[in-house]
Amino acid sequence: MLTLQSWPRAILHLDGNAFFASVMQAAHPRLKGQPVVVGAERGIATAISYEARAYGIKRGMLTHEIRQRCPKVIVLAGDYELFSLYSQRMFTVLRRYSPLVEEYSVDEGFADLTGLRRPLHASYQEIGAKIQAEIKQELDLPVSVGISLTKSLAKLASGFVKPLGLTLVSGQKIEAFLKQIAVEKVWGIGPATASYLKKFNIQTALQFANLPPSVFNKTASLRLTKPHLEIWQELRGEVVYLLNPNTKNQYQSISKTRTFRPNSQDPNQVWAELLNNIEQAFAKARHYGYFVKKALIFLKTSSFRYRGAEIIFSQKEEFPLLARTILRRGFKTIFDPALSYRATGCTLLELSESRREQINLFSEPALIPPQKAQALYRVLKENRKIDFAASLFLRHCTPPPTAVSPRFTIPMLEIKN
DNA sequence: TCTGGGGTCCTAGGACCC
DNA sequence: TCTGGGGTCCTAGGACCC
Repeated sequence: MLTLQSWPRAILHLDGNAFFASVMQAAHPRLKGQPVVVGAERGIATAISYEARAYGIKRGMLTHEIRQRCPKVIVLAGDYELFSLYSQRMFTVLRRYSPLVEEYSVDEGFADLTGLRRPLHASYQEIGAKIQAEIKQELDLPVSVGISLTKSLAKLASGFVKPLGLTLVSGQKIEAFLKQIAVEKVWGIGPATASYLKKFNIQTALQFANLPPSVFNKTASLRLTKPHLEIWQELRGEVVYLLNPNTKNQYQSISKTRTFRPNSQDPNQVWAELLNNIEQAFAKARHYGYFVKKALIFLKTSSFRYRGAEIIFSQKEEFPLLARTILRRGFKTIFDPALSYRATGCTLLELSESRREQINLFSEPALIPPQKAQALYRVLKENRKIDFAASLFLRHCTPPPTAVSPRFTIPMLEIKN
């Protein structure tokens, strides 16, 4: 009789070490061995080469501060097309070894190696080493590799030795391994949960994994939720997170925010900033073929407080131009002239690939016929001055006074810092 | 941790209904 | 100013990730 047996999985996690900085060094040999920081385009460090880390440079540090610490540092703007190209090549190497690969982000991914030792004539450790060596030889990129029974364990393993680490955590070694890991290093446990767990004297990943199942009951004294339970299972070697082989091209939301300096109290300037973000967010939505039903606009004050409004369009929108009146009204309800602002933002929600929906008898008459708006945006796009030109245009575009208001809800979040 | 930008998912609790 | 029980849906806000 045939019996189904569940084999322990062998999941590999691959992590590009200091990925953006390493790619720049690989693509530009003169940068080899130099302290390199990527992030000039935003004025903050987004990736730091190991040479630069030696000077104590950390993520998020401002570039002028970095230059003070290390005058010979080379600060570069990110070349995102290049990063994407190297990322693809890195995953190409991974796919030589496994048909089941997840591209988790540009610089890290998972591969399921279960059952591949025999066809590949190698141990899991050897497969990991080969992948690492090929990426080093062919792309000149350092990567760390972790192999274990679940995604969570593999990710912890790849982070254990950096750069160029290779760590295999077998079932028997899980305890000894987790004993060395601080609980906040676990994937999915952030600062809030870590400090909460510390109140109960849970410091290490092992202590967390050794909690009895009863702590996940609703009535337990610890308040832990579903994500915590899943992490707990994963750390104990029980697969919860499956590999997702689909390359991502769908979004739940699209957002665009920007911080400007100095802060501003000028409603026109803040509105122009917000409108710019709205235009860019919609441009991205159009690029992916989405129509937008809901938008969240928000302002961030100089004291890091948020105030936002949710705007539900009477019909799915493709062009913010058509909803300008209501967006403007939303802005007016959240803008307080007594405050000064440091950033604005816009998040588009309820995205769909089709415009079809129920006809609303009371929907707002279109300000501009969609065909005309399309033509306008096409021209603006060709001129590559979409933001500026659209703002100019909008400023002179007056809505009809009889327009029926779509549903509009105000104020919503007052997020504490 | 004196704080940039783009995302995802989960939950508590209110609204509403029977 | 008194009062059940339970279900579903939605939203604000928290937490986390790269």
